[in-house]
Amino acid sequence: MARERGVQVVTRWGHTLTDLDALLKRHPGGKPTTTYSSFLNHLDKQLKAVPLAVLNKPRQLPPVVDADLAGLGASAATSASSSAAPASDAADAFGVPSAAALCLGPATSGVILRGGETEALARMEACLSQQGGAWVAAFEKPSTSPTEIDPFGQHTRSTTCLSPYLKFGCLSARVLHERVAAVYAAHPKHAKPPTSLHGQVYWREFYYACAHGTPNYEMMAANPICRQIPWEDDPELLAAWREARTGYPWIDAAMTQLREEGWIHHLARHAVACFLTRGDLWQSWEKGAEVFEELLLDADPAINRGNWMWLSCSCFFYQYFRCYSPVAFPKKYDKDGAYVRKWLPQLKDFPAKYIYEPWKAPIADQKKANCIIGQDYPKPIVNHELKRALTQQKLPMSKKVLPRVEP
DNA sequence: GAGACGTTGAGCTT
DNA sequence: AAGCTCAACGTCTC
Ligand SMILES: Cc1cc2nc3c(=O)[nH]c(=O)nc-3n(C[C@H](O)[C@H](O)[C@H](O)COP(=O)(O)OP(=O)(O)OC[C@H]3O[C@@H](n4cnc5c(N)ncnc54)[C@H](O)[C@@H]3O)c2cc1C
Repeated sequence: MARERGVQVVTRWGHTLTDLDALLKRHPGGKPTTTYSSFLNHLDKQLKAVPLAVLNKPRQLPPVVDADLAGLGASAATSASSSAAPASDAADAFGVPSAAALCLGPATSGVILRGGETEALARMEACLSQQGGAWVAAFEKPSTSPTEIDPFGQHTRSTTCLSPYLKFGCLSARVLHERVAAVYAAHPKHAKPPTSLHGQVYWREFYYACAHGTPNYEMMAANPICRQIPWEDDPELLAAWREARTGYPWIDAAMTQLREEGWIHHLARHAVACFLTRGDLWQSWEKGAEVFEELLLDADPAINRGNWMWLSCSCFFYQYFRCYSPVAFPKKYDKDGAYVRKWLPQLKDFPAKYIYEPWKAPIADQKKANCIIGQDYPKPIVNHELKRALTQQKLPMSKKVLPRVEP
């Protein structure tokens, strides 16, 4: 349309660090790689062609929204010049449709994050200045904790929690990259990819580049990089996982935080994704990705689908014996189960000894904690210990047998 | 074709 | 705390 009308169109790559077409041209055969270290070699070269980010000043005028284009009809038409236009039920004074006009119900979560670039920059700067830059310089992703009680609060945090801002373009990946580089310059002994904070931004770029150059990246079938796995299809198991009633408090607490806050820590995503797919329930990673896309504030198909393939050993990562235990893993971070107590208040008075496997608590303890397993909180829908016993048998797959267990 | 290596496991031995 | 083993791994380098 612009061309027909003689309007010049200027296109810039801004959502990623690099121009993904140019980045892929640096890959052998123009094909994306599925290994991070080779990716970094190509990225290093392309980064040299990336100009410094321009941080635009805030606009003087509110943007003009064409009500016809937005499908709202003439009555909702407003513009910057008609500043006296009253807000209608369907849209505010800037023409932004109301939640009701978009057929959305009232807010269901008490957690409200302020959006926008101003807020994003303030949050980024808060991270950068933490411990005078030492926090950013020392950032090692695998050793951050997934059980923070108030991850978006103003105090010190486990990870940056900037993902919703990056997803919506409130925060430029290039701005973040440059600001972190400035901190590194002042701290010569800073961490390095893949575990550093720069490394995290490069993981984002990695999945974007891979998605950009891979047909059917978002699914298993007809996806050339995705291992074809005969997942089972059990709607009951999927629903129990989605609705936080697996009977494993760590899994259910994370799924509850996901629904309430729209965000969980990276390692909590690992835990619930592993549990749904290769670890325990053997359900398709695509089903899990759909749930994440509904519930995550930072939901991003390139990153989300890529990480689901990773966790399910469908691409990028294949060490199947690195498997998360829904009981042992959270104990490393939260011995007393404060995170579980916050998100699953039914269990708040449960003894710490049984907080991650409450079905093992004697009935007297259950009564004392006011929480009967099977009644106030579900029994486990799957036996993780049994599955582990199976993988640990030192036998060829064909000779393995399920050990007998008590009902 | 062998060997190193892979952001983030568990459970055991030393 | 650090090192070892998983007996269903895949990719890259030499
Ligand atoms: C199954 C699964 C699904 C995921 N789905 C999403 C998603 O939909 N959207 C999303 O943004 N992230 C997703 N992630 C990646 C990661 O968990 C989040 O980006 C991270 O937890 C966001 O928190 P943060 O901003 O504090 O991260 P930080 O550790 O502070 O990292 C800074 C930024 O780097 C990027 N980043 C960090 N980790 C990754 C990663 N593993 N892959 C790609 N980019 C990364 C993000 O943009 C993040 O905001 C997923 C991970 C898993 C295991």
